[in-house]
Amino acid sequence: MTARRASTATTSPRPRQPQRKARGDYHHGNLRSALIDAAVVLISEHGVAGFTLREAARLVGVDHRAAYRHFADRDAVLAAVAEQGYRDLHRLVTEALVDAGPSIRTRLLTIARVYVRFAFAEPGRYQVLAGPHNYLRFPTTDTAVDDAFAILVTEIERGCRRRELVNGDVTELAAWFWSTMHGLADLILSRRVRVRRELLDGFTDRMIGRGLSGVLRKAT
Amino acid sequence: MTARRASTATTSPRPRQPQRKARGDYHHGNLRSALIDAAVVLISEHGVAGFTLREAARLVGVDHRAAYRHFADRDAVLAAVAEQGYRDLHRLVTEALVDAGPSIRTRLLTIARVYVRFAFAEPGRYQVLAGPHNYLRFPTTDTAVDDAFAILVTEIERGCRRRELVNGDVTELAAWFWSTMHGLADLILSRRVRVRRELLDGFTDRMIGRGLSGVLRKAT
DNA sequence: ACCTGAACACCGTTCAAGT
DNA sequence: ACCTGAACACCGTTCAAGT
Repeated sequence: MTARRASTATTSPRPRQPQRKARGDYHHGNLRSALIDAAVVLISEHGVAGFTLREAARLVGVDHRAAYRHFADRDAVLAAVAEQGYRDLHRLVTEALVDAGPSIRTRLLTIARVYVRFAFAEPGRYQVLAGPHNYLRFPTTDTAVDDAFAILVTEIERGCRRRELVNGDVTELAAWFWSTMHGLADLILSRRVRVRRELLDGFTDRMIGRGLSGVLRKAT
Repeated sequence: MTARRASTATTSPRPRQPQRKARGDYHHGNLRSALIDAAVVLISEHGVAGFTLREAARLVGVDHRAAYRHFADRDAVLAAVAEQGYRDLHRLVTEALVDAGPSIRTRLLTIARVYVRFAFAEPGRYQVLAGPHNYLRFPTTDTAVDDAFAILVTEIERGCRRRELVNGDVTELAAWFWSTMHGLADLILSRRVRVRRELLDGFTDRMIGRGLSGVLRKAT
């Protein structure tokens, strides 16, 4: 599903078997990312609860015990999936903002579109990101969450400076916007609301736009 | 934790042991609700992922196999927890609305307060309610969800009729409000935002109020 | 009707050992 | 360094049997 490139290139051609390892192929950090990829696939198919260390190892073609070389336990794999997801989200948002223009309304809607599209396109990974965990046990994941959140804070600050947003605590406003995006994405993912892919951006604009009007100084 | 009354009263006094059954005590539907209660306790303590049929049965003092008399499988227990939760939420909201006055702003804020308080007070049950499941497999749970949602639809309709709300599809507006409540509750529960209990209602008002201003016709 | 002993195929995790 | 066989204590679920 998700094509992920390991730092060390594999010289032998890929066999078309479900990723059997060729012969000690997963040294040098390959196994770690292969397991993460396998986890993402399994979670997409069976949900977080249906994800199993043993099956991930099987998918990669390795004894399940090998996973413990790279992860302390099952939760550590999930934390790694979350971390990778937050970083991807960070990158996607950053890229989208380049062409988003100066208006804070447009910029926040752009972020929301990317966020909701991500949830729609990769429900498995989103489920992990948005899960009930906090990642204090996993500092690098925690940092990735903070980094992603920092984008929102930066944008909200911009909006306040440009006097496009109402007054208010910046962090709280950022949290508020995050919660509206997250609420919407969750609603769609749990099928409590059904939207076709082609209508997704429009729907996002409409839903997020409603709340946004409440924090904009004047209608845009 | 949650005191739940079974339809058939137990005549013998409760032993203070962790709910051992007295002697064929869980006939006539007692076991079912005892298992639901046990599930709620376990989920509060260990999260949904940590909830186990076998441990719930152990807590009730019954062989784990007995659970299958009342539930098709583990998911059915979770669906029952969700159903009970949605019904409690329904009742709490309905009660709170009695004294909420006519203004749609106040009424929606009242609903949000109850919702967020529920999530804060019973994270275990909320986690099940808000989980990634849709309950099509469990018709009675599905109905409970619809019933809870219907309250929102009714209120939004009221608001539109009284011309306090902007024009828009009523169901979509109701979904929108649900998503803002849900997003906020989730944010608090996952500790991405920390609020003390005494400040919870005020925080809810502030957060929900922001978005709400976007759908009200004029400031209240 | 309601409950259970024994069993099956699975888990996550650990130990002690192989290259 | 990286990988694995064997084992442990757990799961969810089923069968066949008890009252």
